[in-house]
Amino acid sequence: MSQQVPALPDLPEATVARLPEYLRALHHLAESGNDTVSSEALAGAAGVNSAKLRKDLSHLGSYGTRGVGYDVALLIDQIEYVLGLTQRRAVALVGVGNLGHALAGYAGFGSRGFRIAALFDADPGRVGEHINGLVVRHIDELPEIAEAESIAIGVIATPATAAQSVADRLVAAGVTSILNFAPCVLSVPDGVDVRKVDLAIELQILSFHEHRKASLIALPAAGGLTALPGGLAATGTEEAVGS
Amino acid sequence: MSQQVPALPDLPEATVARLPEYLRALHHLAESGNDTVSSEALAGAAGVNSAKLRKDLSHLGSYGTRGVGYDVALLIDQIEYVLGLTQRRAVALVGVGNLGHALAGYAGFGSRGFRIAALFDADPGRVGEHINGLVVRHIDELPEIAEAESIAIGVIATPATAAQSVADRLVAAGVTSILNFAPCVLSVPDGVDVRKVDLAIELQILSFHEHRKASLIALPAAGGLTALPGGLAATGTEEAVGS
DNA sequence: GCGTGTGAACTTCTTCACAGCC
DNA sequence: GGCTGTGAAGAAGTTCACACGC
Repeated sequence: MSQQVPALPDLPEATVARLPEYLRALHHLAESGNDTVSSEALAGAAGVNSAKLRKDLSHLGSYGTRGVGYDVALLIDQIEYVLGLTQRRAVALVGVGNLGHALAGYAGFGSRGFRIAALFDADPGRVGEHINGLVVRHIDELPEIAEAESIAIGVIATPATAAQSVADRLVAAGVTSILNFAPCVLSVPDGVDVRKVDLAIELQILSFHEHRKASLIALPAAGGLTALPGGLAATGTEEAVGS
Repeated sequence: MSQQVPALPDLPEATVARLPEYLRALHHLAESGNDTVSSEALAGAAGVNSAKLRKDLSHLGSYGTRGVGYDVALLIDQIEYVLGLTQRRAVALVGVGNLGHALAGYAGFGSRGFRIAALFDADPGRVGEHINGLVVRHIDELPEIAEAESIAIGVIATPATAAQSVADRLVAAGVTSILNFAPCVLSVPDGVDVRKVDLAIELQILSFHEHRKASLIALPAAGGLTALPGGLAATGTEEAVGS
């Protein structure tokens, strides 16, 4: 038998990743007093092109009005619904070092659909500390608190060496989504989602582009491919940037 | 100018984004005393599948040895070269609030190819503060210091309201790559690269998947779609409806 | 034998361009 | 006239599967 209508349209991942950006832009528009917005304008505010935006929204089945645009308030409701932001989700933050402290104090979580429900650390010296109105608890208390607070999302802000073990404990405590700030790969069971944020990786990607820009500027003549380590030289197929 | 920089292979963006992950895994392997590694093993350590890894590395023109694998040390050199990590790049960090403090203290920058060369803030109350051996300077001093330190990469950790103006000033000071932690879209001239990290967006993407998982488990009978905000119910692609 | 390197098939994402509706 | 919604074309990325060199 064919399945009943799914409660959620199953959106392309690329679309899901952009919806939060649209949402932010829409809130901004709403605060500025706009009732409707065209795909062109919203796309501009979200930093994408308008065809992409329209296609993304069409996946929600969202109804704009031809000749007019989208109803801002309605679109906000729809996107918040799809993203599951109609409830304020409880988040556990593990690791209150440098970065963890900053995250615990980050107002953006609170204003955008989340509530940091508990802070954990393994270091007894940190347990008991108050941050932003919350007490840091020992990681051993995770199971009971996760249960009590219905925590389904965990944020890992520990050193890389501890991250896998923390992930295991989060999963054991019923967490099914993890945001990982530790620079390492986590392995988790099927059904658990992991997203990763690695600051050094972001910089390294930028570094590549810096390197690339520098090499394009410095090199119009395709002669001198000598100085590089093994084998790279053969690959350059640039038709150069004219100048 | 006279530095003879060879043309870089122009890698697919998706490949560029994974190279740092491979690099981290390789360093880890090297520390554990491995001289060579197979695509299977390295892929596992980096959390990707081996075909993808081999294709990525093939874009570098990198030579593994058939029947053996890749030389760990050589591969590290090649990736670091391509990413432009053979020099330690100077980075300017603007905004030393909550998050900025944490970033300024983050050891991962130092150990992975970067040097925080200067800290800036617009708040006179913060100027002069010492963080991790650096003095916070007023943002007005950016041009001279960027010049003196050859800063080409800027990190924005200010509130969203200040981010665009900071970006403009960074660009004016010669910065050509920006890592933006502020939740807003930046507009910059062509030739300047921007990458964005938005913590709330990451959580919202996870929230979508939570919502989706929940809806699949408690899969409602087709009637139960009445409660959602305007119009979503009607959108399920018609053919899938088995009613 | 083993494991890399790679064409070819396939999937996903983006962009185009225009029909359809206000 | 203006703007959305969408098929169709195109580009980018992933996976397959196997030839080739060690």
